[in-house]
Order: sequence, then structure tokens, then C-alpha cells
Amino acid sequence: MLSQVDVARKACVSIMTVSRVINGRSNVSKDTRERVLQAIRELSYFPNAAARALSRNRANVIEVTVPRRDYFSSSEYFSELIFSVEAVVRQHDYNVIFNPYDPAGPVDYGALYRQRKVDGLLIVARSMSQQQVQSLCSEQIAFVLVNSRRDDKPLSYVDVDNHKGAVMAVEYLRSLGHTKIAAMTGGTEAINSIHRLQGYRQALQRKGLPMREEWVIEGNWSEESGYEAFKKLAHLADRPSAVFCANDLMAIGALRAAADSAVAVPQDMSIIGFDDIRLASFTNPRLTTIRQPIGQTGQVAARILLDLLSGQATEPQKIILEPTLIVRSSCAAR
Amino acid sequence: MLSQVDVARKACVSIMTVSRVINGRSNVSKDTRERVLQAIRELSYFPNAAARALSRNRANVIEVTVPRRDYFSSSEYFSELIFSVEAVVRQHDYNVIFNPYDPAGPVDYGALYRQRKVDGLLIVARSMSQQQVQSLCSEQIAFVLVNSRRDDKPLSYVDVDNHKGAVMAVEYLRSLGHTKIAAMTGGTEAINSIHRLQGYRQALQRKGLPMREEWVIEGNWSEESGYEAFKKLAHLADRPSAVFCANDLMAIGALRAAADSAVAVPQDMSIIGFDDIRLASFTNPRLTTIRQPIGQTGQVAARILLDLLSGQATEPQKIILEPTLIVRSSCAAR
DNA sequence: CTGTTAGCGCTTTCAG
DNA sequence: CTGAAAGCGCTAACAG
Repeated sequence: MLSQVDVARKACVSIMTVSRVINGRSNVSKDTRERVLQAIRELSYFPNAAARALSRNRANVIEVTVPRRDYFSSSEYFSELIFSVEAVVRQHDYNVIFNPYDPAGPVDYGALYRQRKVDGLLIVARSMSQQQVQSLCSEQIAFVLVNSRRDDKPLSYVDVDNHKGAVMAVEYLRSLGHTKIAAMTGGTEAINSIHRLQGYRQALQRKGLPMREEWVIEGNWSEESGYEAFKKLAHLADRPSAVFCANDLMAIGALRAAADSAVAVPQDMSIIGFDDIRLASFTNPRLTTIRQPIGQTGQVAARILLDLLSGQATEPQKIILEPTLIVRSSCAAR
Repeated sequence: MLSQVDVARKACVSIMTVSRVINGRSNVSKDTRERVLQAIRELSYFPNAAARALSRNRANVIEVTVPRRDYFSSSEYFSELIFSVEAVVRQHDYNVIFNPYDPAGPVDYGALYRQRKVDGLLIVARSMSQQQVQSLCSEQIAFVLVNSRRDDKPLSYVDVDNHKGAVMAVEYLRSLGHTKIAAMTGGTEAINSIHRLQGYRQALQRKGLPMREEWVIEGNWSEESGYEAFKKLAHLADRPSAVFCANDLMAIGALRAAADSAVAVPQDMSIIGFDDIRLASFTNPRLTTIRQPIGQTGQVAARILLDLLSGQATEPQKIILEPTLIVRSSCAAR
């Protein structure tokens, strides 16, 4: 393999000078620099990343680790996240290793770091044990939690304000004149689901709206569960006029259930989702929803990680991003 | 950083022995092996990837390079592809660097390879210049083309049989009794679109079905273009009873247009898509479509690349995968 | 079965 | 501004 010595020989300088030129150090005479650059070009020389990594003790690679796709997680989420992360770190000459893990088994997040195959991590995880976090912290691993929070440790995370998003949804429905507002949830385990449900309840309470337990249906994020939940709601004697769905997939299921039951959306029932996945704009009617800023999440998390790696980070950053109301056609004034 | 010497010291052996144990070589006595393993555990030692890469001249990383997401490319495609690729190479202790490129500018696919940051590439590209291919070949870079073909060079690729998929769609429609079958295309540039259109035409011809030029509407893969295309079709004096859409997104647009124009699907018009994206199963009615096996594509491509890297590859592999008809509810017998 | 030696290609440190 | 020497942590090749 071609190495600095070949370039050095050709340009009649030492390998140190070649190294300096490659790394853009200023202490090289213009003349010498030119000669070296010329030699590099003529030989088509490229520096060896492994050798650099070894001597600098830095791989210039970060890891994005995500749960391996299961039924409920959305490919759009992963796709948008990783594209946005990559776009940011690329500017700083970092590459991204994509490293899915099996959410079922015990996960060792630090594996690639310990081999110094990566310099830091972006972690997407539903839940991490106290011990997992502790391990990362005590090993001084540079990492940022993406779409989860943990305030019991001095670590950085970027999350979206799920609670607030739910409040926005309910308030929007209220502003349309709805008073009987139902909800379908993503289950009782996912922290996102819990926050969204809490937001829903709080908003109802603040607005003095009726809260009825049979208006809260437990789902599991899936389109099917949205379908079922809507059917239940539709059969209620005291039927709500609007429903807040904890994610778009369930809202899409609800839309399909409505069509099957001949209840007109939004005339007879308003439906609002959460996430703003791409499908949301292709439904009929197009889905009104709360947008989760995935791309922004990735960008911010990437920047924080880069700061961590550059050593100029000060405090752990705990960022909560704002959701946005996206008005389409699945909600109407009562 | 902890290194082999620390382990060696602790286990009272040479670093070579440590290296042998780590690499699972057989020529180490059971006793010594145990001692080394013990020392490794006690010290929490992990081998340094950069040092390995340098001395073995192998990074154990492959690259998946894809066009940065533009309007038409689907996040599901990328997501499914990269997850499936990663799952395969992981078995062989490889990691995946995800490397999007800007499809607008000139692309240098070999950049990471030349730095030996990766050992080989999976390339997703709409079109590559003769020169780009030539460069990869002459540099002896291990690579596999994903979802594109090139038979003018001894290189490996994995693609799906778009032509055949279109034929299957038309034949299915025919078997349902349709004779007036329209099509909406993905434009005249994309090779996929061309193949799918050719398949459509060929199937019509073989079946002796009427081919009318006003039944072929040019779209651009987007949902909007599907919407528009359907509207045009619906206004025709001699209206077709079924339409083959070159991708699911356009089919979804068509579905929405049908709802807006009060034409019942599938009673008044059958609609069939192509790709089987996830949205396809959530539409109303659920979309009948031709499934493109993305996951399988990724797996096969990854295996071919791994073979290439292991040096045991013989001939370039040119694989064409079969699409599958997925029957749902958007097509009905005439 | 185990150890010694000599690099892999680069950067850091120190000298000039 | 330029160069020599040493070493990052590992493995290949050879020797015993």
C-alpha cells in the first residue's frame, strides 16, 4: 500500500513534512507544501485511516445505535434520524456506523467504543437500566440519548416534548368546539405513551373538559389497535366527537375503522394523530397531527456529541424540542 | 489505554500468546488459554480495532452508500435495506458505515475505501457513469450494485425483476376479467420505471389486450402525480376498468383521487401498485400490489460482498430477484 | 505450544 | 521551517 514514505521520497522531504501538509499545519513553506501536494496527486496517495486512528487514538467514527426494527417502530423515524445525523457529522469528517441492537436481549451499548472503533454514540433506546447508564458514565463514554430522558445522571439527551404535543392536540380540538374528546394510547409501558396521555389528561382538566375513563382506550401504537380502539369508541352510548391518537399509525387505523363503520371524518368525528409520519399526508382525509421534529432531533444530538468529542463541552445538555401542530383535514369544527 | 502487554504481563505469557487466544487460534494449551482469558476478564481488556485494522489491513467495516434522501426515494427502502444488510454482515463481525451521497453532484464512491476505512461497498445508485464504474473496477474495489444492473462489466449486482412484476400485475388484472387496463408511470428516466412500463406493454400485447396511448399516463413516482394521473384517466370517454401504478405512492394518490371523484375502488375501478411499502397495507381499501423484496435484496447483496471480501468469490454474481403479487382489496373481478 | 522480531502507516516529541 | 526517533497496539513470520 502506498504510504507517506512514497510521497516523501517523491517530494524529497521527510514523512513528517508530508504529515504536516496532509493535516494542513501552517508550519510548512509554501514551496515545500506545493511539492508535497503535487507528489500526493501524482501518486494518488490517500492517508490510511487505521494508522491515523491508531496514532491519534481517534477513529473519526460515531455510532448510532437503535433497536432493531420490530413491528411498531417506524422506518421513517430511523431513516430521517440517521440521514440528519450523518449530514451534521460529515461536516466534521466523521462517519456513522449504524448499529442496531436486539431490544429483547441484554444490550451492551459500549462494545464498539471499547474497541475504539467509534469515538462516541447516539443512543436510541426505549429504556435503559440504571446499570447500563452507569456503565457508560463510569467509562467516560461520550454519548447522547436520543428521544429519551434521564435526569438522574449528568448526561445529555435530546427529546421532544410529548406532554406538550398532547396538550396542543387537545387545545386545538377544543378551539374547534369539541368538548367530548377521547384518546387512544400507546400502552402503559412506553414513556412516550405515558407523557402523551398525561398531556391529554392535563389539558382536559385545565380546560374543564369532561374526563371519562371509557373515552381512554389503551392501544399499542399499531394500526390494528387504532382500528379496534375506534370501533370501541364508536359503539359508546355517549360518543365523543373527537379523538386524540397517541401516534399516527393508530390514527390511520381509526380512519379506516371510521370508513368501515360509515362514520364520516371529520364531519361526524375529528381525528388527530401524533408524529407526522409520511403516511399522514397521504390518508383520506389527510391527517391532522402533531409533528415530532425527528430531523432536528438528530441534528441537535449530533452537534452535542461532536462537542463532547471535541472536549469543549461544559455541562451535559438536556434538550427538549417543541412539537408542531400540522393542520390538515381530519378535524373539523363541531 | 489497556493493551495486550498488560494482559500478557498479568498472565505471564507473551503478547503473541494473548493475540492467539483473542483470535481463537488452536495452538495454545488449554491451561495457558484459561490464564489469558482470566487476565482479560479481570482487566476488562478489549482489543483495539485500529491496531488490528492497521496490521491486518482490514477494517472489518463495509459501507452502504445511498443517495441522500430526496423527495421521491422512500425511507422505508433505505431503512429496510440497511437493517437487512447489517444483520447479515454482523454475523461475520463486520460493521456498517452508512454513507449517503448527494445525487446532484459528482460522486466519488471509492473515497472511504481508499483510506481503508471500509473494506468494501454496497452501492445504491440510480445511474453511474461509465467512468465511475471503471474506476471502481480498476482499483479492485470490492463492491456490489444494489437495485441496479450493469452487464457491460464483470461486476456483481442484485436487482428485482421490474419487468416481470409489471407482467404479473397485468396478468392478475386480466385474470380478474379486466381488459381495459391503464398504467401510470414513474417517468421516462428512471430505469425501474422503464422496465415496469415495458412489462406492462408486453403483457398487454401477449394477452391480446387493447393498448391505447391515452391509457398510459406519465407520472413521477409521487403521490401527487398519481392523483393527477387518476383524474385524467377518470375523465376519459373510454374509461379503463383497472390501472397499474408504477409504484405504491402513485397508487395511493390514485386511491385518494378516486375517493374525491366518487369512483368506488375496487367496484368501479381496480388499482394495483408496485413495491409494497408499508403504507400499502394501511390504505382504504388496502392496496393490492407487487412486492419488491427489499430485505432479501440487502441480504443477498451483503452475502455477495462478504464472499468478495473473503477472497473466495469466483465469478461476478448477477442476481435478479422475483417480485411477488400481494393480493389485498383494491382490485376486484370485473 | 510459546516467544522474538519486525513491521503496518501514522503522529508526537524533541532537535536542529 | 524541517527532520530523526520512538511508539500507538496489533499480527505475520520465523525460531525454538
